[in-house]
Amino acid sequence: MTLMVQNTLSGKLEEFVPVREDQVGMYVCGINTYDDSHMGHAKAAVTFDIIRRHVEKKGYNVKYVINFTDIEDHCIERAIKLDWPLDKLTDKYIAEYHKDMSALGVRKADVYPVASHHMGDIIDAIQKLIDKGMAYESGGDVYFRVAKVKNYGVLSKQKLEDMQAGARIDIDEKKENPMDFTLWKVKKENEPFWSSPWSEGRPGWHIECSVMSMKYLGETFDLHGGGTELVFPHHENEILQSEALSSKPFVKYWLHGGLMNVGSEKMSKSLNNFFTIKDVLKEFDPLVVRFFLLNTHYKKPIDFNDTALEEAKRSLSRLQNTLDNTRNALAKADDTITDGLVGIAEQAIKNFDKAMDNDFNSRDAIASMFDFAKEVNKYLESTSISKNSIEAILRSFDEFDDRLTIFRESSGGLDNELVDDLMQVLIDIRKDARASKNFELSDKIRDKLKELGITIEDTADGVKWKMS
RNA sequence: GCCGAGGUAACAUAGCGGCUAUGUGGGGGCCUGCAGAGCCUCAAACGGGAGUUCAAAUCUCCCCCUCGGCCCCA
Repeated sequence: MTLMVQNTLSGKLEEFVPVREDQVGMYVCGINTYDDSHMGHAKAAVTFDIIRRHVEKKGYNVKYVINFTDIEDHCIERAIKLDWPLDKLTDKYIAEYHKDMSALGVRKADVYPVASHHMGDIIDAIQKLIDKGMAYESGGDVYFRVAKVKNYGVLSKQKLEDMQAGARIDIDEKKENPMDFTLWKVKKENEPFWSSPWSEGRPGWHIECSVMSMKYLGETFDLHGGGTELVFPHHENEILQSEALSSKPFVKYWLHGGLMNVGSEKMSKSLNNFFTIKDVLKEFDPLVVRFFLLNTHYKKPIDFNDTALEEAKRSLSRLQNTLDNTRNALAKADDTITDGLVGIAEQAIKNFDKAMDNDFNSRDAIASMFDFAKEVNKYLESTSISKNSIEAILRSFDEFDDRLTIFRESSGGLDNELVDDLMQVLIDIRKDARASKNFELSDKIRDKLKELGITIEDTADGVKWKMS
């Protein structure tokens, strides 16, 4: 099965063929480190996490890089406002980012380069662009000379002339062309700064990504991701700078994820309509949040609201129930029987992979899991259960979980012996009550426990309980 | 204005030439003392209009609407 990816650069679904055999390079634009991450950041992190996992599953050795931008306007403003040194602020929010993503079950990247730690590389790159005639110094600023490139608009499919016509571009005396973008800018008063051959100042927004991605992944690498709002100008400019520096193609496949909306507006700091990951995780299980994010193809926007999360919770519990019921069936499974579920379980993994091969269609992969769950549920109602089959089903669920991380380990309680023993006492009392048809008492026990978040279920295999 | 992504049953999402999809919700049935879980089953769809085709939700054209980008932003 071949992996197909929707490449923003070509606008087409293309077969994924890595640049190099030994390694796939993947770079995703991370956050500005001045505040807690919100659900939009969570969407990006989770989607590229599962993309990375699937590429690895295809047998590639992935080197995954996510950057931190710690020198842009928001960071500086916030640091000045709090009267903190810049690195105190950015260290704090880098740590918070890692906490949030870890809570969300996002696997770590291999490298997290920080812009301010690469100032020497950035300055060298700018100097090289000036030497090549691709950039010029003007009043302490340095600008990229857009007129020198032929492929302006390769990514965003825009023409230079059209851009200038409708855009709100300040006429800047310092620029040769209004579309020229900043590589280095002179400091303003009170701002943190770095010394450079041109002035005391700091880099423009785009150059850090070019420098850091090429430093860790080489001048040409495979996958570059981010949200759609970054296509222009950020990613467009990254391409221009990088290719001007290396004279080689920069990135083979560009992947852009849809945004998180609230109502019909995108979630963003500037619109002040964001929900932080921390706040959402107070209300919802991280596994539910992941399921919610993955239940839509990553290119599409997702509307954030409680109703949708609640529905995700109910949907996911259907799969979780099947998994729990399968685990419970292991005890009564017969190891002398062999039957057909092994093949169905193996096919389920293939169906899952097939969906993921189609531009990482996690939504379709999830649908395939529901199909599988239905087969399993039917099987679990049959009179004789094969141990082979149960183990095969559990292997399939393990595989799904490796790829998506959406299942709970076990349905049980707190891993606390005292609680287990107390529950057993209650269950025994209730059992006696039911035996003597004292349903009033048995239902009271069940209802009261329910209020405490403990669910009692009478099943054919005995009484089961779980924390909800 | 210019570029990009969309409009699928009550809702949320897949599909993107022939097989009517997945979940939530709703109706009916089975199982159960009742719940829960599960099974069976029913209702319900492709923004509008032309065209291509034996066949279109899927292709082409036109129109309408939504969101995103063109200052910062995953």
